[in-house]
Amino acid sequence: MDATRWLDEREDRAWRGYRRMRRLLDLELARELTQDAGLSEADYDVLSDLSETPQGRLRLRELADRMLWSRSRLSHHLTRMQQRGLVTREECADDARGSIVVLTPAGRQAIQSAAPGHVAAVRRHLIDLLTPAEVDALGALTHRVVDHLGGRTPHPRHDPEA
Amino acid sequence: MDATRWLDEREDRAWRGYRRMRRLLDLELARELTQDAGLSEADYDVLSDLSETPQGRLRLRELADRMLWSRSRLSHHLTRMQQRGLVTREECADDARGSIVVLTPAGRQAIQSAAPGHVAAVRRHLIDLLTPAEVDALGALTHRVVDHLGGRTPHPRHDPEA
DNA sequence: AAGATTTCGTTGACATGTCATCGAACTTAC
DNA sequence: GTAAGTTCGATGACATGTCAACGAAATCTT
Repeated sequence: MDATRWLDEREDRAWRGYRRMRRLLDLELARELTQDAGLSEADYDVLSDLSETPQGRLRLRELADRMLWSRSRLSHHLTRMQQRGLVTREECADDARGSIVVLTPAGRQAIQSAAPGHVAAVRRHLIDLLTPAEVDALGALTHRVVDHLGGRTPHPRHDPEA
Repeated sequence: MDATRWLDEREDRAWRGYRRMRRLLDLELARELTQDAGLSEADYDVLSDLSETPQGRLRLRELADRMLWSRSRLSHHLTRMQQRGLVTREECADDARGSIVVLTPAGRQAIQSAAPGHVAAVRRHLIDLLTPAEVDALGALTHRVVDHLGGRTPHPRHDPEA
């Protein structure tokens, strides 16, 4: 009904800048990661989330939720990573349907050697370019947007209305 | 050599928030766009860039550069969009190798009816959640990162070292 | 405890993106 | 002019992501 509220100049600048940064940063980080560590960003994220758990083990469902991936996507990707020896699957004791994704020694090795370079790249191309105030603003703003989109960070689990 | 400078708590919060926002915002905007207008984000971006030119025409190369897409990707995508009647290709007069991407009436219709809803979604899920200061900060910060990554906005063209 | 419903993970078909390669046409240097 | 090198866009093979469906197992309902 109402006339569309188009983006004004500042809003447009922020929106275009965001999308452009998004694309360029992605390309660059992926490029360095592949070159330096032979991993894709997807690989890195899987290994990273796994390695943040004490045992390097997670239910497939749990890992998919944390990554905001579909189970299907994760299952396909794990099959490929498994063939490269980075992870394995184990049966779940509590739930016979389930499978547990396990970091192999090679997988742990891979993430450990990739991490320093990747963090350095994130600093070089993003974090170190920002003032402390901008870092805080980015943290605040992104989390607000995530909350608005219903992003319960780790486990949605039950209690959808609390 | 040096010990890795890991991200401190604030930096980590910003980085994780950014990536999470990125993913959730993408999913939501794509979902609404598909539902309301039958377009993917890729479709929308192609149509949007084309419609911003006076004639709704662009050299394939030029369009690929603006979008930060490879010519290959764009060529594949245009083939699909062409089959749906959203764009056509014409021969280029100046350069017999070239092809010119042209918005069809159906394509113009599609972007015109999709745009208000899409802008509203961008506002609802991002822009309107930010304070004016945050909008400006996001604009400033993203453009700084883009510049750092060598993102000459429209045409890289010659003069790589100036 | 049986039946209905939901969840888990896998699978196959298909959509999309990347990469290497190609022929044609443009540009440059002689 | 022409040979060498570059750019343009298309293409096919392949990697990756999405979607719908499935069987098996868990959970809920009565």
